[in-house]
Amino acid sequence: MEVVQKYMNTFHKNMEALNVLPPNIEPRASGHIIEQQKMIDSILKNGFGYEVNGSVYFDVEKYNQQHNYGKLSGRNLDDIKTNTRVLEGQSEKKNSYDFALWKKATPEHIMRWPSRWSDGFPGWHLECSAMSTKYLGEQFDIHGGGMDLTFPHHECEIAQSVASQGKEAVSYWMHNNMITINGQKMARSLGNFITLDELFTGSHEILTQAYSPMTIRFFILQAHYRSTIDFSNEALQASEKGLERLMAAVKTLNELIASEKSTVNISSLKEKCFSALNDDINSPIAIAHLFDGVKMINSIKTGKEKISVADLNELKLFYKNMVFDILGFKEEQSSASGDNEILGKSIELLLTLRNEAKANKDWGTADKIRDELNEIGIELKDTKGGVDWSVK
RNA sequence: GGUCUCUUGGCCGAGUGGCUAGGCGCCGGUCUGCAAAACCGUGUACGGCGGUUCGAAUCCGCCAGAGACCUCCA
Repeated sequence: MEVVQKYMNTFHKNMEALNVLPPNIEPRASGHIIEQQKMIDSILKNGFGYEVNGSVYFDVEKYNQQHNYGKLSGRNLDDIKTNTRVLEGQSEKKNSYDFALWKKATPEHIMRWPSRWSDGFPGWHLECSAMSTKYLGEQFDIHGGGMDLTFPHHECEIAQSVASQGKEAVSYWMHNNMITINGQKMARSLGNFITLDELFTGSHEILTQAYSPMTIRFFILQAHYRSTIDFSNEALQASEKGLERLMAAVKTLNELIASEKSTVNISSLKEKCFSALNDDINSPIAIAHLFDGVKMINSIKTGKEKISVADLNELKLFYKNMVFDILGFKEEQSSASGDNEILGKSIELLLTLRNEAKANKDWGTADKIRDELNEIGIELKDTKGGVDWSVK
């Protein structure tokens, strides 16, 4: 339990850093043994399971006579029959492709619960079916998971639902693809495993720098969830810059001055973004359109394009919705400009001195202030309206 | 070995028959005292070989390369 807790804590911390909303319930399989046993009872009662030596197995052969085992993963039982490897210790099953609903525990097995079959533990496909039924009902809309779980795990879940309640539980299955690093799959055996903590701190030999949680989030959203995503320094750096540009434009929105009429089309932009998201959550396309909007925002700022008051308000609301609420980004820089009064005033003082130097064409002093502020992490940008500064 | 998927310009990454995806980088320009930012311009990209079609990155076949699952644990 202590080990579990350690990883749970790390997981929660990292999810929070990535601004992933916490679930309402995080049920644990070990706390739902009774529900799982009840489901086994239903499956047995309906004739799709059998007991051998204190273990209970799902009768895939029988299930397949009435239903379609393999419909989700695009397999058919004949292929599975001829290709499933024969392993030791499975001899008590009728067929190698039958899966366990309840396993009798060996004497040294730690996790064990009493049941009418034996002291043992539930088969691993069962927990998801039992817990989702308890908390979401017999039928629910979307079941997610990694592509690697499609077969056998999700296939077995379907079979269990049908066998126990006579109908499927899930309307839509959404499977995300896997992660690769420099073109190779991420695996411990290849030694290219990177944890989120290592990404956030840059403490891994193949990383040339640290990447902020929002950079990681942006990077992931820039690829479709069904594609493999390849981690590399070059790609992550590109994401860092891209996100910076997007967030800068969001700030620029608040500085825009409205005109009589618009030369830009806000509703078209909105429509394109939303239809991309409606198309199987095509986040990369939605982000591409957001960048069209970035160009629009910057052009309005430089006076190349105009925007009406109504359109400006709509655009602000739209970017707030898209960037923060839907794509789930958050400000991560310490935005000292507003929050830290002492720092703000100190910088203002330095900027005043620098402006005086500039007025006297004392470029040496002006550049020294700019360069040294840059050294300590404060970036100055001379614009027409004055000097912008930000903490890097 | 079986089933399935993928291969896009310097890098990443969308795109299922005809229309500029987008980001990052490179190069040139505008602006600026300089720099940065911003804006403008700039890419005969679709693994190879054939086929279907008026037309293919997109459909079909073969070949090459990469990956997932096919077993335990979840």
